[in-house]
Amino acid sequence: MTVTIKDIAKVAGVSYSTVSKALNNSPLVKEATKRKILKVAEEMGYEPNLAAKQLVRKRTDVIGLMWPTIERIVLATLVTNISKAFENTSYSMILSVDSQETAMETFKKFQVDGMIIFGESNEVSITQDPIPFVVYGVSGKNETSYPIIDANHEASMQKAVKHLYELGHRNITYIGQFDTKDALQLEKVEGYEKAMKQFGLEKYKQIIDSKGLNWFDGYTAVEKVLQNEGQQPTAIIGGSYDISGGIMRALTEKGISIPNDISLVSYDNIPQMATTEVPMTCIGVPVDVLAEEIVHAIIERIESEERVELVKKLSPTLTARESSGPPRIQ
Amino acid sequence: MTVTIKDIAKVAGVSYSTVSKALNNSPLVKEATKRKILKVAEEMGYEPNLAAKQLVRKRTDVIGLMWPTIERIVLATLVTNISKAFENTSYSMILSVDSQETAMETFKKFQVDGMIIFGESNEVSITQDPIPFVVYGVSGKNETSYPIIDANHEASMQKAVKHLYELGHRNITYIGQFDTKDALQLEKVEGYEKAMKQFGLEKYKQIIDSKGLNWFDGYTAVEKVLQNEGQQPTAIIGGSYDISGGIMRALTEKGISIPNDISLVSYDNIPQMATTEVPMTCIGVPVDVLAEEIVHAIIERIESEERVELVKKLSPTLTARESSGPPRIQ
DNA sequence: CATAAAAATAACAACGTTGTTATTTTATTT
DNA sequence: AAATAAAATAACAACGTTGTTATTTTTATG
Repeated sequence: MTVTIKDIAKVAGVSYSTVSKALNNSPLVKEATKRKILKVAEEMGYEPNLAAKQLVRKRTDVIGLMWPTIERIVLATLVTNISKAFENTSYSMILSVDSQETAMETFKKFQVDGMIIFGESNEVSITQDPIPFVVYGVSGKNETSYPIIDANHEASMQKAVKHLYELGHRNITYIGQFDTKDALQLEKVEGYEKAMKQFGLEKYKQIIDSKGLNWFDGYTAVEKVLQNEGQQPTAIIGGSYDISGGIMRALTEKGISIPNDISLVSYDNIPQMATTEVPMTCIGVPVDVLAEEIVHAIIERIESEERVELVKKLSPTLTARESSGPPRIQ
Repeated sequence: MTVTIKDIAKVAGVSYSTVSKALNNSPLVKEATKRKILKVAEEMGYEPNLAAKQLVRKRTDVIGLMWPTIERIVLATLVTNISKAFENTSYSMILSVDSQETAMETFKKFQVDGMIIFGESNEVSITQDPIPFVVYGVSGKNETSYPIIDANHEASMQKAVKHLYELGHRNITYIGQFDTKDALQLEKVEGYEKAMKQFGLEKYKQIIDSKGLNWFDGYTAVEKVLQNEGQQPTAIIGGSYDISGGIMRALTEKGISIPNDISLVSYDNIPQMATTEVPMTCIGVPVDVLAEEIVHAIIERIESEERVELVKKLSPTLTARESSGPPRIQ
């Protein structure tokens, strides 16, 4: 049989309500009795019953994370980080890999206190719902009814271009996906364009569509760059971790040295960037920071009554590594 | 306020215990009243309270899945399929991406009825535990104390070699990872070796270490194959979906036609195999079957008292597609 | 048409907590 | 040392279900 507070009460010689208070460290019970009860509980291997607690407290201290696209390494890393970030809180996290509707049902059933939704391309279709939630995604132009954590892709690209510009680069090419509905990707391209304009580099602007976000997409895109007669870039910005990995590989295979011949800067700020063939300079909100912010946001949304800033744009960080350097003197 | 069975009872003009029975479709309540109650419940938007139910029933109808490595596409597909498989059962599934210990804690807290553990390389360290579980992994030589679902990698390789042999191939090379503790991978290599021996092809045996399971690992391994003077294979077996994708790409880039110059068969039987550049012949337990078996196994483990077969070896299926065909006549 | 049997419904005690109220014990004051 | 205030503990009603037992209603039987 499992041990309940009543069992503890019997052994400790107190009432079970006192046990409850002691276990919750209530100031209403004397230190000495607290210690005694805690000791007994420990000895008996007491494990609180979540269901019973939940039944009276009307909350679970659990957050549900909806994760429809399960295959991208960067998102996987983010999920892992979010999970880790919850460890320092009183909440735990469960995951659903189902569709938004099915996931919603599961979370409703579990009566999670809040939800984290990965926005990506698909619009969030939950307007008025009892469960508080936050979205990780793009804030866009039009206002929202729900809170959004925005990694600020535009500012990232701006920083990337700035970094390269200050190193002396002018011929900066962007490789990324843009034949997509994924607002995240589109913002990156726009950010690049704006930044190039800002630094007066419009005539050097070159955007290569990788037609995807994977390793191979970056790998093949390099061909397109090299085929372009005349305007060869001295620096490339890759639109995602995987894309940049492919770019790096392709360049290396062709005997093009990074960063001596071409500098490479990647979007996505994850630890894995440090362990690429050539350690990669990258921009983006560091994934652990991003995770912290998301966790913070949902908890605040749950616990605080105020509904102030709906959109939280985070500041990206540039982490300089070996893949970027000054251009060769021509 | 949320509606409870007492609210429904009041509106329907019956006692709440009758409502409970009606909602559980008990034969103890008249069809007519059942219908009436169900209608009222529907109208009032009743949602059962899992915590209350759990408190009295002592079970959650929830299974926890431990998923330590979230980055491999094949495992991701498997998880998605398992999740789908649960939809036809009375159970739902939650996921944890934490370490085995942390995940265990979460699952204990939730009082899941059972757990699914992805064995992979790491030994399962839960010997005597109150929560029933099954492991997806390799059964190995020594017996276990816990039930294992084994996809039977050896038999897969055997089938792959047989398929190619019967098409007329002799020179069959295996590309996969084997400098690893991952028992799954090692079994594949052993399976290949045994099969080659069985068909008298020992002198053609060639094993290339991909040093990894990813796209790029397969891609680069092709170089090693082609560098080998003399013994050029007419067929290649790739050790995983990603590896084979890389192999396919590398071959195509070098102008080597699949399957005219070289046939390619891949391990891993997932739907994505049909949509590679050249649709891929593959072997392995189809991922939906595998998911079904895993789900079946854990449910049986929970619901049935008998403890019969601990190890369940599944039969792999060969799905022939365009990437394999008879060798060119020399 | 009374009566027993069967069917349908109602009543109520669990389940393991929390939080509020009531009671007892201890400390403080006169 | 009695009266009172404060501190500590005990008692008990929730929370929303299920399942068992008790009661009422309906149906079958002689």
